[in-house]
Parts: sequence; C-alpha cells; structure tokens
Amino acid sequence: MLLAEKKPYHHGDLREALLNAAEQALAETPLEQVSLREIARRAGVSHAAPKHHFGSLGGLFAEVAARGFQRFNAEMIAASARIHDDAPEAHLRAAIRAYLRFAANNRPAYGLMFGKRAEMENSPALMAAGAEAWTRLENDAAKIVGTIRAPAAALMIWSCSHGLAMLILDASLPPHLNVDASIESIATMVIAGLKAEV
Amino acid sequence: MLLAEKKPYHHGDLREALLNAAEQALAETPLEQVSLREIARRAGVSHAAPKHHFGSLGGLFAEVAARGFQRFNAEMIAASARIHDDAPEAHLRAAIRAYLRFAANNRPAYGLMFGKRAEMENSPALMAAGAEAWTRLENDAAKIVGTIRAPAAALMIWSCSHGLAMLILDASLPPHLNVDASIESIATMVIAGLKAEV
DNA sequence: TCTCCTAAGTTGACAATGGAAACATCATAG
DNA sequence: CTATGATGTTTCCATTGTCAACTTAGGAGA
Repeated sequence: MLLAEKKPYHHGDLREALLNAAEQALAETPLEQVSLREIARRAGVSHAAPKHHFGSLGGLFAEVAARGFQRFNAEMIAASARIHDDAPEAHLRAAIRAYLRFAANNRPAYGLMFGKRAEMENSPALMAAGAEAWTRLENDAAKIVGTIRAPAAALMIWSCSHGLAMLILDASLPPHLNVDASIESIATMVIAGLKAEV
Repeated sequence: MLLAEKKPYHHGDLREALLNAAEQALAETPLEQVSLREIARRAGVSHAAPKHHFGSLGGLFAEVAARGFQRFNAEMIAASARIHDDAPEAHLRAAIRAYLRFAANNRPAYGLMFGKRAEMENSPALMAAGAEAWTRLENDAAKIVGTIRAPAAALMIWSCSHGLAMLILDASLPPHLNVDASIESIATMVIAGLKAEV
C-alpha cells in the first residue's frame, strides 16, 4: 500500500468522466476511429464499464449529441437575447452567427448532432432537442416572412447555415475565402432571399 | 466436377465487381457497418482480394467517391446543356435541381463524396474532381453577380444546396415539407439573395 | 514451345474492436 | 446488520482491417 493512492473501486462520477473523455477523444481523433475501449481507457476504467451507463457506443455518442443540443439551444437563446434591435432581421443575423460560432467551437458534438450516425437513431432526447431547435427557428422566420411562409424560410436558413458549417468544418472551403466574411455575406444573402416572392 | 461450374481462379474484372458490390452494400447498409470483408463476400471473393486493387477500405471508398464525382460532373454539365434559356438564372436553377437530383439518386456515393471520411483523404483524383466542380460553379455564379462577387455567390449556392441535400438524405426534413417544392422555393430564394448588395 | 515473371487470388495469422456473461465490490435502505 | 441493486471488472466470442506467405494463371521473351 505504502503511499500509493488506492484506486477506489467506484469512480464516483464515471458517467460524466466518460462523456468528457469521449468529447476529448473526438476532438483529437477522427470520429470513425474513436472506440469505446479508447474512451474507457482515457477515463481509466475497464472497457466494459461504459455499458452500464450507456448501452453501447451508439448510446454514448447519442448522449454526447444530446448534451450538445442542450448547449446549442442555450447559446442560441442567449445570442438572441443579447440583440436589442427590434428588427427581426437583426435577430436572424445574430442567430446565423451564433449557429456557426457554435459549430466552430463544438466541432466534435456538432458532427454527432447533425451527422446522423445510424447507430444512435431513436434517442428520444435527441429528437426532442432537434425539434425544439427547429420550432424556434420557424418562429424567428415567421416574424420576417409571416406564418404561412415560415416553414420554407426556416428550411432556407437551416440549409444555408448547416451547409456552410459543413464546408467550414471539413475545411472544404476554398482557401481564398475568409471564414468570418463568408458568414456575414451569406447571412446578408439569406435575409435578402427570404423576402423574395415564392 | 460433374456439371458444377468451375470457378475460375481469376475473376476477370474484379475491380469493377468490387466497386459495384461496395455501392450496393452502401445502398443497403449504413456506411459505418459496411466492411471490406462484406464487400469481398458480395463479390464472391476472398477477404484479402480487394487489397490488390485498392490498398485498404479507405482506398476503395475513395474510388467510389471519385466515380461519383465523374458522374456528378457529367450530369451537371448535361443539365446545363439542356437549358436553352439565355438567362443565367435559368441555368442556376437547373444546376440546383440537378445537384439535388444527383444527391437523391446517388445516395451512397454522395455521402462518400462530401462526407469527408478521414481514411480517404489525399486522393488526388478526388481533390481534382471537387475542384473542377467548384470552378464550374464559380463561373456560373460570375454570370449573375460578376467576377468579383462570384466566390461569395458560389459559396452561397453550394452551402444551400449541400445543406438541403443533407437534410433531405438524412430525413431530417420536417415531415410537413414537400421535397420537390422545397427545392424550388430554395432555388428561388437563393437566386434572389444573390442579387443583394454585399 | 518452354520458361519465367508478375498480376491476381487465397489462406492463415494477428491485434483491436463491440458486445455478452459471469463475477466482484460497494453504498445504502430496511 | 444485512440483503439488494447499482457500479465495475474479467473473461470470452465473433468480427473486423491489415499483413505475410502461398498458389494460380496469363503472357512476354527466349
């Protein structure tokens, strides 16, 4: 025994530790080579331990994604609250900025949230969080184009934001384009496009 | 021996057969559980055979993606050629339609082409095909907004198209939205947005 | 025609993975 | 104080990607 710390049999807060280890691993390693065992290793725990908290690797990933959605929704709401301009366009522009900032700052979670890995389908928490985000977007859109055209407008906003996020995160963006400037110009074009007759 | 067909030791055109088997497998099974061995099994060949044609699973996927880009570029050019309207907006609308039709009809390849799996980086054929597509898009955009604003416009078009494609392919589209109508309305809004001052 | 040579396939091995089962440890409700 | 359930561990299994060594066949050159 000596002065060696006796590792307790129970971790204390393994669930949290595993989620952190997973996010860290995802930040350092491409998704497809992050393994359950590697995550367990990082948390200093046997490879079968995660099974008791999440049923499978997919379950763990689904949980990471769900947490991502919590942060996502919170940040989007906060960003909107910071805007004191009454014009709905200002809110929309802020939302697009916040969306892309989130994608950049939460790269691992973002990939899981919108990447649609087959193994983590059917997580009710995920579906709910996604639906909430969509509803909020439609409400914002309704303030600009009215209720009737809101669904189409929301789709437009989401498509552009998500598409741009993918291009930026994948580094598929042509190198001569500046990221921040691209975000601003896309936001401008999206807002202008929404006002078109459809 | 009897009447049983003697299976020849050499397949004849295994390379092609493997690519087809891969696409078929990808169409039936989620990407992450398509294995090299499964593909070899479908082609009726030993599990190590693919190594001689593609070095690894990533190499095989890269080849599938490269083929996808060939079809993609061909279809985009053909779609543009079918439009006899001189208005550049008409060409752009046709291009957006063609893009999404390709995504829908080539689901497995599309995922590989734009999904950016880490294991198939650095395939020169892939990079070249992607760059070609991007250049063509910028040229189309230049006809609408001029050379200077063409890069930003191209980014807008690609983001919206790609984002919408992801939403449709992932079935993340809210169920109350019609796919074809969504494509048309997004195309309209994109074209309107391009004309905004930036 | 005979002989190599090499591309194309095969077999067998390896370490790593996700998952299941059986077991160990502990915290705490009664 | 004890039983019970949650939390971890160990062991095992089928499957995977990759490698090395082997076999086969189809031609090119003598």
